[in-house]
Amino acid sequence: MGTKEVRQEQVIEATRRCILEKGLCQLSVKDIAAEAGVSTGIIYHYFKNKEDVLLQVLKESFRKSHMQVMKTVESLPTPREKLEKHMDQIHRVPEDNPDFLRVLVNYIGAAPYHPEIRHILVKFFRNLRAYLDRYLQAGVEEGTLDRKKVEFLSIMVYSFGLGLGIMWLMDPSFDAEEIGAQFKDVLQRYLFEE
Amino acid sequence: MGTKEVRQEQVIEATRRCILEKGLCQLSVKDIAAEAGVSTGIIYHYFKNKEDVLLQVLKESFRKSHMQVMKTVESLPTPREKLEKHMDQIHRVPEDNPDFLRVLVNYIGAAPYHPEIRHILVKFFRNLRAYLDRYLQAGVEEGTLDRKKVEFLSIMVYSFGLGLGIMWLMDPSFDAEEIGAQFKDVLQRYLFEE
Amino acid sequence: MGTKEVRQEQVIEATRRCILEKGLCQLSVKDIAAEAGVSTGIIYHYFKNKEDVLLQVLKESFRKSHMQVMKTVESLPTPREKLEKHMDQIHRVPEDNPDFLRVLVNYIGAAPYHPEIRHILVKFFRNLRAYLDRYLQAGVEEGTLDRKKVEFLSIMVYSFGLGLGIMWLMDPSFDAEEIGAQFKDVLQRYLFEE
Amino acid sequence: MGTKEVRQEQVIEATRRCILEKGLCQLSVKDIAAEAGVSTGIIYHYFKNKEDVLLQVLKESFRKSHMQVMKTVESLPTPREKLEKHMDQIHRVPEDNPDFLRVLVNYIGAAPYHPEIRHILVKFFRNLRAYLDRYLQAGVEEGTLDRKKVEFLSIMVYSFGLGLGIMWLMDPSFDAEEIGAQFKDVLQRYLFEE
DNA sequence: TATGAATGAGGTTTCATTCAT
DNA sequence: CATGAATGAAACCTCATTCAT
Repeated sequence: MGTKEVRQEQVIEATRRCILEKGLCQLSVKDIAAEAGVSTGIIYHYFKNKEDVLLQVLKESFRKSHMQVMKTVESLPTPREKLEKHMDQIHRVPEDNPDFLRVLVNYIGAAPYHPEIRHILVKFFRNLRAYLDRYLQAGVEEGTLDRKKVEFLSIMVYSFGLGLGIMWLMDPSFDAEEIGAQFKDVLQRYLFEE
Repeated sequence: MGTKEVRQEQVIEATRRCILEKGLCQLSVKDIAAEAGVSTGIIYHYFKNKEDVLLQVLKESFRKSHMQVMKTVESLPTPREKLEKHMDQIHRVPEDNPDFLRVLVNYIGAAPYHPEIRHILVKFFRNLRAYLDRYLQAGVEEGTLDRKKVEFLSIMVYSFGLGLGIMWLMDPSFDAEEIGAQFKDVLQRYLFEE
Repeated sequence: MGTKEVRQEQVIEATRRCILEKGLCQLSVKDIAAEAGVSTGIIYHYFKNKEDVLLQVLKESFRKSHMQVMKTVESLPTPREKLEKHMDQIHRVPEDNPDFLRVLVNYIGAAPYHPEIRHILVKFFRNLRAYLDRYLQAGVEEGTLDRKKVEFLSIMVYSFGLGLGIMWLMDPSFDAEEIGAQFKDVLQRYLFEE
Repeated sequence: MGTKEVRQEQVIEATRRCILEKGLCQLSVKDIAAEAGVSTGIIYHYFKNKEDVLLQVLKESFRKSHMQVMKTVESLPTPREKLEKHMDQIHRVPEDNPDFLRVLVNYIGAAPYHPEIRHILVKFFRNLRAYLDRYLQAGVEEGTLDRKKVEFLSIMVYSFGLGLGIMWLMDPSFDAEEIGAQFKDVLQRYLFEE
């Protein structure tokens, strides 16, 4: 029963807090242990090594984030509504879940030098884009959308969302949601203009 | 030009190469010294400490990048051409200067925990956006552009450019320039549609 | 036979295998437990501590080896035959039981720093030499052998056997049995020459 | 001049003393540093890692030992004298240089699990045996010695010498030199008997 | 100016042993 | 009897920085 999972979750959560506080670079196993209120040894009982912990933190963050998006979006009836809501979700990340963004930026910085991290990041974004692509595809099949216009849309949406989040994180002198809304507007005009 | 500047440049360039190869996190002063072909001591002679070197690397990267953008854009005659060219420049970074992108991502990951780095990053983007804003402002004053539409345009352009670059860095399975071009098209329709 | 003896034997045998695989130095209690298919706790239930296990492994190895020698040698009728057979046994160890040799070498390396290990080793060799000395003594009393010549014979035989085994273990590029046979021949000429 | 060599020698010698005192297994880099009167860091300045230090200790021990044998033996005029002296040297190791023996036993215990150590050990013994073989070969060519009798002689001599040394180390209750002398006598009778 | 030897704190990881269950 | 979670000391190694030369 779950003791193992509980401890792992405890360590993962502590690690996430440490990353937020000190950054991925400065993170030590000792810090994690202290934050989790356990001995350093126990971390190696539940995880292969430090890198393993970091990977689990990323996976867990993505799992939660993915679920959050899906939960909110999937129940909507029409592709257009899904598309809109999906974009809203992205643009609201800075306000709704800035910590997720902070963690994400840490891992993006490390990704080029850690193939596993990069792999997880890539999978995450591809996964999410796949949802967008599905809605758009449905629109194309309905005849509401132009095949050519939607081809690169998901990557445009996610590139913009990621860039906006990072910009905001570094310099939160603007209202990310407002700008996101305008971007959504721009895209919608482009997609749905007669 | 004095020995001092030569040595500094030598160390800065070596550090940049080290960052590209191993990442900001894994960077040691010994690595830098070896890459630069000097002793570790010399580094402390010409720089206050390791962090100082890193800051200089970032500043130097930004200086060059800034110059590159300006050189290409500023000579154009009309605001609209400047705007277009500026966006092209941004979207061509992945292909023209992926190393700049790689270095940038390293610093973005570190920024939340190093106020000086963050400050330099923020200044860099604000600077560049200011150019965009100037062109757009000129367009508004000419009557070509709608004041409301251009309000957040520079941040949108840079957010998108940054996000696109990072996405491409992690997963270069798409043609960043092509997508950039489509984005430019979307924006232009939005700005200049009757 | 009780559970206790079964478990102890199980752990001892697992430890022996671990020593063969990783060496005495690199041996951890966790390794032993895993190899034996038990928990670490159980080891401390049946043995005082790690050192205790190691001592039992050595004793058990020696017990078996001793029995092996005795079984084969003691049934022979004459001292000379016993002597010959005993030496053959020694020289055949590399081929017949290289694992015993491997284990032995591990303990020899540790002996100078573990009085108990050394004590067991010393006792083992003294025991075996005592058998040899008995045959030789019988020969002296029969008048077949010269008292002076046999005085140091047992130690010579065992020194040579041990050295030969170790040499072979490190560099098995020769036929230990053949060389052993020649050594036996040399000694016999010495002992029995008119 | 030679600061580097001096320091290395200092560390190697300290390591040798530590091995004698605590054994190869129990040896820590901290111990070595303390014994050498330096910081731990410096050891990694002059050596790649702990294993590197250990290999150098072995090589250095062998270098000295080899030189010692050669110096004493090579000046003698006849092969027979060289052979005799060489064997005397071997049998006097316990008394003349027990520390060498102690160190050797440590490395023999570790050899099966460290290919580099084994390689050095094997080379050492092959080297020395080659000298013996040369004298013996000279004897064969002179007609003094029987080709068949000398074939395995060097390995017999070194096996015996090694075994005798180890036996003596574990249980110095006998006079190794005296027994060595008797062994030499046995061999000489065998080789030179009419 | 320039070197690189030297330090020692701090990083990750392992491990013998104990103990609640 | 049996488990394996938990501890914390100690192992190896790295590194930013200083300083004698």
